[in-house]
Amino acid sequence: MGAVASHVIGKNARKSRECILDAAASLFSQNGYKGTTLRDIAKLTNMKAGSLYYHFSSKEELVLEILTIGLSNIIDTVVHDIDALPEGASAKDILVTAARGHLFALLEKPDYTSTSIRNYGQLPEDVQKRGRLVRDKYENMWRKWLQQAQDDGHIRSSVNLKVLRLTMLGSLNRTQAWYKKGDLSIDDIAKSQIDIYWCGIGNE
Amino acid sequence: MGAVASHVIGKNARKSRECILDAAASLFSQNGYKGTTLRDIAKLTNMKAGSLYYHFSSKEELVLEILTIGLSNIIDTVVHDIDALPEGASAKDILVTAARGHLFALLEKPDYTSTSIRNYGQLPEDVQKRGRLVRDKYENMWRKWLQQAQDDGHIRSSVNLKVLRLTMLGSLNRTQAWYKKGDLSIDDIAKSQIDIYWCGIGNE
DNA sequence: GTCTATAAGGCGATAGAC
DNA sequence: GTCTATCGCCTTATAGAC
Repeated sequence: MGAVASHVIGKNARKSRECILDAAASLFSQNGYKGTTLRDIAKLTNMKAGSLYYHFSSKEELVLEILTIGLSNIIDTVVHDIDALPEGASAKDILVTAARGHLFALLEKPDYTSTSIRNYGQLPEDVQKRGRLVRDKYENMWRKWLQQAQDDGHIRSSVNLKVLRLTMLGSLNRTQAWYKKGDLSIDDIAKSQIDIYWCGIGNE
Repeated sequence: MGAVASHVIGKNARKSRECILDAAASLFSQNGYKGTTLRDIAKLTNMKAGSLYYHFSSKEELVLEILTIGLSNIIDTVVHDIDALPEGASAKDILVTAARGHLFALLEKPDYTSTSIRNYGQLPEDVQKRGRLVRDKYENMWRKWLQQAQDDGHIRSSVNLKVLRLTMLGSLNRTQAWYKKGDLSIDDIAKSQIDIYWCGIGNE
């Protein structure tokens, strides 16, 4: 009986794990997956490269976890914001909320998300594959919201929803490439982008 | 007198050079700068790695040339299209022409341009620096066109031109990530995107 | 949990034969 | 012009001391 779990993850382990993830996410987003070595990550964590293997079984597993966190972070934020809308929220409200939520999640914790956006091509094949499943789920949510908004008459019927979805998500995601703290606020950017998409830039 | 240039670049050399550039651009755009080895490039060119050094002095020089070709290609296309506009073309005509030209150049020779868009972060520092000079020149052209269009009353005065420029170029450039030949035509995508930006998606 | 030491292999680049 | 061969370095990952 006296048997007790021989290896419970200690508190230090959990802390180190998070520290490694943060450091890795930052470096991956800056220098790419292949451009970041385990030694770089270890150095930023004040560890030695070999020690990382106590927490992660490979570089691949490490980047996969970062990828998953980044995508989940966006999805959770957006879904939470939409759930918080009052009962009778219109399809337009949902869309605007989704765009704002996406942008906030993207720009407030940029390291995790930009790892997935910028490095897709150079990630190992099966990391790409597993990431794609989560991303598809998220894109389907947008498909639904846009369709609903068009069905409800909030979006002009002549707008091609596929191009719209890819164009909107494209420019939202690209914001990360030019956003600088202290310049335009996230809120201002969100407002301007939504205004551009909703009203157009034309004057006639 | 009888002296003749002892080393003129032969026709085979020029052909090999182009072949190497094409192969490298394709691989860089797919697997990133660091994710592509000289051995990969050589294999796709039916050469051996060492032979590349007859044509390029380093991997860095090779990617810099691809970067320059890609950016010049976009700029040349856009400038040429705008020059071809009739005398009295409006600021709006210029803008629409620029967007179309950008998209065509981007999607018709994607390997060279996506090398510069996708791999910026992992490129060697001074390659980034030299590329930035060309890119800034191009962004300034857009700044001018947008300002002119707003001054002429073609763009609503409340539109933030900085956000607009970065958002538009962002979604145009991102198109490369989802464009597939045989699906939507470049022309359809251009039309839809311009319509979305110009008229907005809203219905009221 | 983290260290040191090191294995096994891939990388960019060079030298010299052909 | 392209080849073969190889140098020196850096990479991921492992083994065993502490």
